Amino acid sequence: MARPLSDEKRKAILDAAARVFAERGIGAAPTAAISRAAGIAEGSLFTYFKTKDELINALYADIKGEIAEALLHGFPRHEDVRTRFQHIWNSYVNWVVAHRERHLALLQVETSGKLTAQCVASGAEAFAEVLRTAEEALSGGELRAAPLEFLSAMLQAQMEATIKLMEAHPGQAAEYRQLGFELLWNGVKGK
Amino acid sequence: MARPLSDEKRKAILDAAARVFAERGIGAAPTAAISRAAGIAEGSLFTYFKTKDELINALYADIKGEIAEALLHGFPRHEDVRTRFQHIWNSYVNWVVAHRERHLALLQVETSGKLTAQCVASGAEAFAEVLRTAEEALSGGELRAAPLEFLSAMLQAQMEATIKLMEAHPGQAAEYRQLGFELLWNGVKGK
Amino acid sequence: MARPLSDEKRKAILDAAARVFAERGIGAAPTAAISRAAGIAEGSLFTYFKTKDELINALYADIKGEIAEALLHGFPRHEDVRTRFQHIWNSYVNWVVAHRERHLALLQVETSGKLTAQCVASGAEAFAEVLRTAEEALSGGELRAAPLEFLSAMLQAQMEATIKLMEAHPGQAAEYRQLGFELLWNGVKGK
Amino acid sequence: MARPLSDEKRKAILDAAARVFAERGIGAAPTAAISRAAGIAEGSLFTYFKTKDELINALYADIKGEIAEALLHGFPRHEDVRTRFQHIWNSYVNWVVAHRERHLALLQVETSGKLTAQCVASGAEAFAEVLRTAEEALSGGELRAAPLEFLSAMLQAQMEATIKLMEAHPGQAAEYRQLGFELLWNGVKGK
DNA sequence: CATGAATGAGGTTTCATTCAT
DNA sequence: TATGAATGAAACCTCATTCAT
Repeated sequence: MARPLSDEKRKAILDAAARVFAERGIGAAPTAAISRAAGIAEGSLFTYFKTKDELINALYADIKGEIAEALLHGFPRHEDVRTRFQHIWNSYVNWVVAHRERHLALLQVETSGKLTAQCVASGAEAFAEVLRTAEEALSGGELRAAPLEFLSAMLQAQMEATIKLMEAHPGQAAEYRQLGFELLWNGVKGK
Repeated sequence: MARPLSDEKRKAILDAAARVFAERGIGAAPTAAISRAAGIAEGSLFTYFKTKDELINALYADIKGEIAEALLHGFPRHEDVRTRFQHIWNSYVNWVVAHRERHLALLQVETSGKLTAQCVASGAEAFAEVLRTAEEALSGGELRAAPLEFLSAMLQAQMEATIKLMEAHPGQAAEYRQLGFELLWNGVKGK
Repeated sequence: MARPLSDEKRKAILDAAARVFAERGIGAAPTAAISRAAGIAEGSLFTYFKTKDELINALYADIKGEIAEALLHGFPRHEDVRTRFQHIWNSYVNWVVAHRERHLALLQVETSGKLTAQCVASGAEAFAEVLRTAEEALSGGELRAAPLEFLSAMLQAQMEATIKLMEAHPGQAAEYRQLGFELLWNGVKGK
Repeated sequence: MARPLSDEKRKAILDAAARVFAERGIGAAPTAAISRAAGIAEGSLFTYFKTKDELINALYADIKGEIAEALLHGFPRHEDVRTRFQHIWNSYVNWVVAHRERHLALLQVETSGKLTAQCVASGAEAFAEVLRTAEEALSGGELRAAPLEFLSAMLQAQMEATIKLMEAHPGQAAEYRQLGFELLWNGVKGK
């Protein structure tokens, strides 16, 4: 069966891409730099990803999946809504802080204009469970009446803004994280 | 004679750049396409902007300035805080809806990694007055105690999220605009 | 054990090469496409032919040999010169019509600039017998006095031209085949 | 008007291409080699020809045109058919002998598979006049009854074959040239 | 021996920028 | 100053060939 396509190498490329995209921006990231960072030959990148665009899409899926996993890990399915929101908030923010580069890469990828509609769609699927549990909360009246999609967008936006400030002022990071959550919660809580 | 002949031509280039960046993304926008869109020769672009990067920075300043102007126009300096916030919210959202392309271009420019720290700084200055009047409100206790920078970031984030949804569902645009504001206001209002 | 396992596989590669060369031209025919068409692995091609060039040369030999065989089959060794010429003419033309792809491949191979002098030489040898019988005719005065090589080149040229027209106008194919021969014969017949 | 597209440079590229194609074959002729041979920068080639394929087509047109010109120069419009045929024959053969490289390039270009149908068509137009005068001869019964296209193809084929031999045996070149013509004429003359 | 992943040298083309006109 | 041809450094990707499995 010859050498099988190594999953390890695939991951190495994805990781290298994240690093290089984060550092230099997608537009200024030659595939050659990625292969070098991944420790493989220039051409080998293309046996794993037919195209730079395909690599970009794959990276998006990879990171999105990782985040979804982080959010779901230890998700307090049976606690009250605020606790669940707080879990999501903390998990996401912590993940970003711990994976600054991957987060930056994700932002780059999302604005690259190279993402397939299909890829975005299946990236969203990963968050399905989160959304579903939020949905229940919504119908229970614990959240303000608003389209789910809307709340989720808000959540995301608030988190990103909070993170940006945490990064700008690492001293008050913990404080900002909590404050950001309070502001969000005040905004969306029901009744 | 620092500035070359025609301010009009300079503006034409900036506008063209915004259009092209919005459509194709900065990374895929050749300066040649911009000059063509501006109706000038390829080389002429470089008598107005020494560099593509310089053009990007200038465009950032241009758009930021335009937005600041929009926000300040008719700013209800003497009304209560909520009214002032609502004014900012509406002005911004309306501006974006009316200048979709420029807004897209701004997002592109902001994630391009080409912005000078200095350019960003003086872009922020344009919003100084807005911030200043907000500051007063803050000290008056009408807003939740939180760093000004933080509130401003939240505001921005909520607006962007709201806009994204408005664009995705043009039918409910007006409804979303107000809902977004309510959520924000609930979150940040004092007392 | 000079030749590897399967002669059958060798032939499969040659056939595949002919097909691919004919379709896409040698310059645009990756060895990978050939192996795929032959139903073998990419690398296996190189256990049968050390080099793409070697494959090209081998294909030349293969096709030339096949043609020689076709010409010799049922060669009317003892008939008069015109009959012998007509046999060659018909055999060749018929072969081409029946093996359009191989013929195209041969043309490609011949203009590729990759053929070894030696390979061309031994390709010509295959036609030795044909030439030899022609030679006798020549010395008998039934053909115009002209170098054998010359007559043979003429013959080849006329056949190719005739074939091209037959392919362009399949309706008159039979007619053109005979007409072509008449023109040739008028030109070269002795007396 | 800036520097105008120099016709001289365009011709230099075309000539360089002919040389390089002749020497190495189209498939093995990097555009970089052509620009170098033309004494221009790598990129400049593409301001004159958007594409390598476009260059190939342009070269075809160029050479075909040159040949047509050579054939038409001093064309004995009012002499008998044999004289006219002889003129074509001599003009063509002489042109090839004097422009061996361009001739080789033409053969390469013709088998490259890159020629546009349209380009071939307008290449043929250049020979229209030649064909037309032949046509008259044909209707006058001085030529064997055969489709014009056919005779023209024969002519071409015979010339090419003759040339190949002249090049292989430069000593007998003149002799072969005449002999070739005689064989052709015997074949096609009327009555 | 068969496989197909790995390699890396090139190939064509794009594009920011310069410079002759 | 305006023009657009000229430049040449990359960029992305292909492909003949090698080599681990």
